Amino acid sequence: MSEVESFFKSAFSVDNVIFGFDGGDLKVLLIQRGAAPYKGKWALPGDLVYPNEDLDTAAERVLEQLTGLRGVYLEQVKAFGAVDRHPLGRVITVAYFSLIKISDYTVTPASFAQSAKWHTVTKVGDLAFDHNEILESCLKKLRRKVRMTPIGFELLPPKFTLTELQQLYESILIPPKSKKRIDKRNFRKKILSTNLLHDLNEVQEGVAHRPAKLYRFDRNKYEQLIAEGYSFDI
Amino acid sequence: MSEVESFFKSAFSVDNVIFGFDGGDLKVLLIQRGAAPYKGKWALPGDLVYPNEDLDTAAERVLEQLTGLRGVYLEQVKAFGAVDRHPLGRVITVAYFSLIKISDYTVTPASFAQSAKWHTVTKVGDLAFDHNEILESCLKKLRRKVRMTPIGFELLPPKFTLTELQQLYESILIPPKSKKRIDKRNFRKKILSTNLLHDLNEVQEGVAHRPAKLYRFDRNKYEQLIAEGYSFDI
DNA sequence: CTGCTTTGGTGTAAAAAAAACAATAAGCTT
DNA sequence: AAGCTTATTGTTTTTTTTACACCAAAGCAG
Repeated sequence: MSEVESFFKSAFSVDNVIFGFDGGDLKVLLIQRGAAPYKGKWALPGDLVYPNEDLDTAAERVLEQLTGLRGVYLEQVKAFGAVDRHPLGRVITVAYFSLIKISDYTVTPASFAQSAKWHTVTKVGDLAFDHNEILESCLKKLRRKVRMTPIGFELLPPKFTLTELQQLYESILIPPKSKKRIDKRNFRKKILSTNLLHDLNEVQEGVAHRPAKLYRFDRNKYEQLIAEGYSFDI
Repeated sequence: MSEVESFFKSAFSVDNVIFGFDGGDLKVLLIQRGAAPYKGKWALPGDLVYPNEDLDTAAERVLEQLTGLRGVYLEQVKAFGAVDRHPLGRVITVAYFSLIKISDYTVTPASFAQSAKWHTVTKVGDLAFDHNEILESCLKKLRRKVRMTPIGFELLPPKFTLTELQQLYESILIPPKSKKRIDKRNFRKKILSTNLLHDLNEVQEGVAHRPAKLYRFDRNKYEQLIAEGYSFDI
C-alpha cells in the first residue's frame, strides 16, 4: 500500500450526545451496543458519515433515525481523533450535542434495533470507546452555552412553570455534590427581566398544591432583541 | 467500488490559525499556495493527518514545520466537513488555533517552500477553501477564551507593559469599526487586582517619553489560584 | 368544613462590581 | 527651560448581585 493510499484508509463518524430533561435530572440518550467492539456496553448513538454527506447532515440523520425527530437543536462540539480511539481502525469522530423535549421521544422506533435508554448524566457508567470523554466535553459546552443563549427552553415543553425552568438550570449547572441551589426570587427576577417569557394566563391543573402560572418562551421577541444587539445572560 | 470502500475514500487534515500580536494589530500567519487548487491564494497552514498521528499531534507538527516552535499554546476549535469544501475529494479538516510570540517567529524556515506572511486579521482578503469561515470561527473562540483564561500573555513577550497588555486586549476584543477603547484606569485596576502580574521593578528603555513599568505573568500563582477554585475573568 | 401539607409567588436592603471621569509625573526633544 | 508624549493614580456614581422570610392557593386527611 502506498503512503498516499494509506491516508485514505480511515473513516469519519459522528457521535451525538442527545440531552433531555425529565423534570428532575438532565438525561442523555444512550444505546446498548449489539455488536463488537464493546458489545453490550452503553454508547453514544453515532454512525459513519456517508461519502456525500455533510457532517451536520450526518448528525441530523443519526438523531432522526434514533428518535424520529427533525429540526431540533443540534450543535457541533469538537472532533476526537486519537489514533487508538477505535479498536478496528482509524476513525475520527465529530461530536455533536442536541437538545430534545423528552416527551417528544417515543421509545425505540423500529429503525434502530439497539435498545436505547435515557440515563441520568451524573450516573452514566463506563461507556464504549472514548464516549465518556465526549460526553464530558459536550456537558461542558452545554453548561457554558445554556447561560449565554436561551437554549434551555429546547429541553422544556412549550408551556412550563418558572419552577420547572429553574430546576432545569439547576440540573445543568449545579455540580452533583453541591447542595447549593439557585435562589428562587433572584432567579425569577432575572429571567423575567429579560422579557422573553410570555405569561400565558394559564395555570397548572391537577396538582396537590397552589398551581403555578404557565409561561412560553417568546422566540420572536428574542430574535428582535438580538437584532438590536441584545445578548442573553443568565 | 463497494459502499464500504467508498467510506474510506476520504481524508482528514488539520488547519492551524496561528495568531500573533505586533504591538498594534492581531495578526494571523498565512501561506501562499504554490500549487492547485487555489494556487497563488493565501491559505491557512495545514496538512493531511498521518495515519498514525493523533489530531493534536498533526496540528503541532504543522505549527512546528512552519515556525520551528514547539510547546506553544494550541487548541482545537471544531471540524469543518462540508461535502464540497475541497475540490479534489472528500477532506474533513479540523481547525486549531495557536498563540505565539511574534518575535519568536523567524521568517520562512527552509522546510516550508511556500511564502508565509503575517496578515492583520481584519484585513485578510479572500482565502482558499473555506478558510475565511475557519478563521472566523477561531477568532470567535479566541475572543471568548481570552476573557475567561489568561491566554493573552501567550502573545506577548515575557516582559511587557500594562499599555501593551491593554492594546492586546483591544486588538482582540474591540470590533474593527468601533472607536471605543477600554478605559485605562479600570483596565489596570482589574488586571492588577488579579495579582497575577509580577512587577519586575524595571522600566522601558529608550522611549521618548516617560518609561512604563515592566510586568511578567505569574504562571505559578495562576496554577495555585486555579487549584483554589479561582476563575480568571477580564 | 377545617386545618394540614405542599408548592407558588413576591420586595427590600446590603454588598459587590462596573463604569465614568481628569490631573500630575517622568522621561525625551528642541 | 519649555514642550511633547505617554504613564500613573482614586473617587464617585451606577448597576448588578446577593441575601433573606412571609403570605397565598390549591388538594388532601380527618
